[in-house]
Amino acid sequence: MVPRTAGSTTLDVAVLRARAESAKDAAGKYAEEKVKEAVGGATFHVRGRVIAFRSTGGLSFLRLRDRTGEIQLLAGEAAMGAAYTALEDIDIGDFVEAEGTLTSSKRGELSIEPSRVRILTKALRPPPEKWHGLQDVETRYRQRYVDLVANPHVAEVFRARSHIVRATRKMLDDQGFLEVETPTLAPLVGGAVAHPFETHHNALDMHLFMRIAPELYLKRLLVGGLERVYEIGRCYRNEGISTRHNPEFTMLEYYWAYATYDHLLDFTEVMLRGIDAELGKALPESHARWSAERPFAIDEPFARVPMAKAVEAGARSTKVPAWEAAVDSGGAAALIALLKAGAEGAPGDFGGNMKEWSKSSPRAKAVDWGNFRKGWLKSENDGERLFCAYEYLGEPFLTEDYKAADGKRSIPVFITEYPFEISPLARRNDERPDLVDRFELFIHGRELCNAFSELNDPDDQAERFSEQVRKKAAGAEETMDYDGDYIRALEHGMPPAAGFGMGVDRLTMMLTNAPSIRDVILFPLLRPES
RNA sequence: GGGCCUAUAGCUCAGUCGGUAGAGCUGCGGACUUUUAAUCCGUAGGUCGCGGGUUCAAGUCCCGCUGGGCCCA
Repeated sequence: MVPRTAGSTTLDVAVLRARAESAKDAAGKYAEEKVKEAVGGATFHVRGRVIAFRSTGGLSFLRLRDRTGEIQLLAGEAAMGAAYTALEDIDIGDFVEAEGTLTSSKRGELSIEPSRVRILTKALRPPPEKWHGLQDVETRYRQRYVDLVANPHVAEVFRARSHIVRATRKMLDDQGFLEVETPTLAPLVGGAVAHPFETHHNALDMHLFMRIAPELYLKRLLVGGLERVYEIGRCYRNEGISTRHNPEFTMLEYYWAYATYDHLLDFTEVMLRGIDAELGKALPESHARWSAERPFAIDEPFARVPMAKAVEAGARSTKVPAWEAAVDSGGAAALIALLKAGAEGAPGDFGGNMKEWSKSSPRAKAVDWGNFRKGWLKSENDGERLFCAYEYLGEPFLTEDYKAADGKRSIPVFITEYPFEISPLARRNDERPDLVDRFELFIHGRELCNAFSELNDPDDQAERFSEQVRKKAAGAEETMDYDGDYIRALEHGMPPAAGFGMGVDRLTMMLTNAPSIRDVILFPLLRPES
């Protein structure tokens, strides 16, 4: 190995560029004399990967990339002497160390004039095509290590993800929260409604589930007096894979004693804008591009819409005459009564009206009637029916119904006033016990957050667990288990509190305009290679 | 689980009507002292995803399977 020149130091590319900043002219070009004037002839070395190599014979140009930036090596036979021939061993993809001084090329590009270049690591496989990078989606996900090198914007998304997580922590830390870690292996399924992964612990001969949510452990900490806690961690759901679903994903949950869901409505707007602002500070150029391309606006106030109102508005938009009349006379409740009567008269087809209703308007035609019907027939009570009506008449149209002042971008929508039947962990509203103090946030039609004032009445909670167990016995696939220890914890007293959950992957998708969750997860789950 | 699309050199892609498998980049050999996707000359590189079928002849047409993508469940 060739020893380094004594006294030379290792520098990041960004540091070098900063040192030569004063030698840069208005057009961003450098002149050799100005560079020498600014930085002198000091020797240093840089380390990085060779990403381009052009040789004109006695002079070679190598582009070097480190984690902070890129810089050109201007390697001349005159300056390097016998060492020049060793450049022949360098391939694109190799990691090298170059030792030299700063200069400029004739075209005005800041460059390092090396006295020697040594290979630190050899790349044995060829890099992807240099014009188009690596395009094949499957190879990109399977060989992310190549994707990250070949497609710089991919690495930028993961830098953004890191800044988003950091900014999220900062928002909560600044409010006096404590970050904690709770079990991902648990003997019971709880905290959400989803199909779990199952596993087994040999020494304890114990059946275990991978957590689908951290909720019940975090609320135990409220009982323990940790009044503001959060966790950012992996959760696992054994369900389908799509552009919005990966079997393992990252969730933020926080629990805030003495806060209510009203408080969290406000804080959610503040937090999302704050995270976006931090991202803008950290990655200004990328952030400018991403925010310009966003189909939604987060700078304007978010809409706040009770679920019943969303159903009423959705029903009116279909222009189904019977629905409009029902909503006029008795709101969402009357609409549900109408649909119920129809469904009972002729199960599966809303009383034979479905075909006719679907012709009432373009909006009516766009309704997913088949699944609406299926969901409706599975609903056991009016709370579930309201939610079903919301899922098929309201939620799919939020993006077009709630627009920013420019009339183009959508605005985020909080749906509030959820039925208690579909919210087994949320606190009932004081005035209307059929509702819970809960909201979900939808940004450009995609669910991002779920939050509510927490149910802290052990008797009510025990009843709701029992109802979940009954549903499971009746054949429901996605239910919570009865968690006796959690009830015991509530019996010790949980302070009134509000809790909040958010998909970190989805937030990253939204802020970086990523079309698929696989674009924000470094190693998404794929079928094994054959 | 269903529908549509897709699979050709290490990478990015062509391949027409069924008639001997193509280009660029990369690689390898050579020229070149200011390149920026350098340029120029030469050269190598193929189980056309897998398995059947039709045909004198299949990368191409048909069937099945597998991987991947998009949409729906």
